[in-house]
Amino acid sequence: MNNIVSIPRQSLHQEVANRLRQRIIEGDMAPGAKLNERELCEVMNVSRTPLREAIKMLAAEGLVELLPTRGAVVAQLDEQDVIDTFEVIAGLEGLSGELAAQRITDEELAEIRALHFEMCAAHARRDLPTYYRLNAAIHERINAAARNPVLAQTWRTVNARLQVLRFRSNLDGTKWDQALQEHEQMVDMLARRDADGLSKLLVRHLLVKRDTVIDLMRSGRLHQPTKENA
Amino acid sequence: MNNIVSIPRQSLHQEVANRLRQRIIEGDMAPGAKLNERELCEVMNVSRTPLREAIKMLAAEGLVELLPTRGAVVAQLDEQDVIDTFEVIAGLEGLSGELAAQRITDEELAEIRALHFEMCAAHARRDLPTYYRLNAAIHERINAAARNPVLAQTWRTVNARLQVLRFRSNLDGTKWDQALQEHEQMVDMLARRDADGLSKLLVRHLLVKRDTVIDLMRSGRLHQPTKENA
DNA sequence: AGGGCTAGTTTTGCATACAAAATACTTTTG
DNA sequence: CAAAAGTATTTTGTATGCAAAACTAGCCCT
Repeated sequence: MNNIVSIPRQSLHQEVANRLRQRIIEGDMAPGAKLNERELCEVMNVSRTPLREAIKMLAAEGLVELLPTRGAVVAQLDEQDVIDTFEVIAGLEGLSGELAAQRITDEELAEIRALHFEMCAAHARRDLPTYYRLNAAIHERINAAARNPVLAQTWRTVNARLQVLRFRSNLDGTKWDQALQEHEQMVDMLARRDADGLSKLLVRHLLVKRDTVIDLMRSGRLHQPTKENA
Repeated sequence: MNNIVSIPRQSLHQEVANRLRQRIIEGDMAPGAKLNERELCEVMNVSRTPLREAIKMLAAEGLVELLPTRGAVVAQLDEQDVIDTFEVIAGLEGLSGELAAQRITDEELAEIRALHFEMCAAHARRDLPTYYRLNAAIHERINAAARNPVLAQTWRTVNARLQVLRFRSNLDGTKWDQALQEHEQMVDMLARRDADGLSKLLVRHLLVKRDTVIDLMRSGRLHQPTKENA
């Protein structure tokens, strides 16, 4: 029985953390950028206390790095970090797929299938934003079907670190076609409840993505400088 | 080239977070226990600001839970949480083993082998504390051999949540013998660089451990009450 | 002109102050 | 006597204050 006017108005530090996290993930604050407390306080209209608490949370999530007595900066991933992080994400998604294949209901499967078709439509229209939105939605559904909130949370946290790379807008035609094909296989394996197959497919999918991103980094098309404060 | 007098004297909130984390993991603060700020301030001799920042970090790590306007409590895992967490840990350790088998050097392997023999000695002497210390050391070595700091960090964070269960002191003879045997197999597979085999073995090992812990919880031998604030 | 030193400014880290919410306590009333 | 209501106390959440460390910039000196 919830309060009637249940606008829980979560604590300020939580709200600030959410907004900061959003800004970092969306690329609104570039990797390596300094988080100036006074400045952010003015923008968000809060005092330094909740802001600093929020920054500490983001640091624990690995989204920002704390430099002692020198403030915080948006986490900067060098090539090795990206490789490592993708490796972990691949493992987590593989597990997620494995569990989802075992536990998914027909209704959930139907919904994922529907989203998949919408994604095909977006692909046909070359509508990249919609495609990515649907892609993320499908991944969320798979995570949900895995029935493991701890796994889902861990995935989200680690995944957030990769999103600061903003490698989305780079996707050429061939790769796109191939990705779509792999997604079709995913739905297939989910339908057949092929846990092992789906797991392996997801891992392979992620490792390919990793290599693509690494190539982008190497070619410098990923405004991602090498770590300067080694 | 580091500073000569490099006693970095990390910031207070970091120090406080470490001490709190330690206390929680060691069972010094029971799951569900309230973190009274005034009280902890007195004990640690710091003001509320760094203390609260530390608590926020632990919350992001999943070690404490924040109740809006009602403070923080040590994270309380119900049965499902334990199942879920073990599932994730199993996945992470499986991956760690897989990578370690591919990347371990002969020197690292030799060291692990040595630790394993020490562990056998501890087992023969029924020296449980030493056994667990060596067990943890071996796991750390495997993590190190996997050459993936992101994986290692993720593992540590998720693993910390399980340690609050303090299920260590419960280990009967049969289970102990079996565990030792499995450890021998692990060293074997590492030596043969059998990535897949080691991965599967570690996962199986963890899932058995999970079932043991769940049994302990059910039988109430694991001072772990069911979540009262559902 | 360039490098290093020093004064001034900014920024961070920690402590404290104050308000609002929650908890505990007391008193009152049915 | 119990339940409810009102009051006091504690505790949390946020803002602000103050000191130390880090940056900036100007100056002096070679």
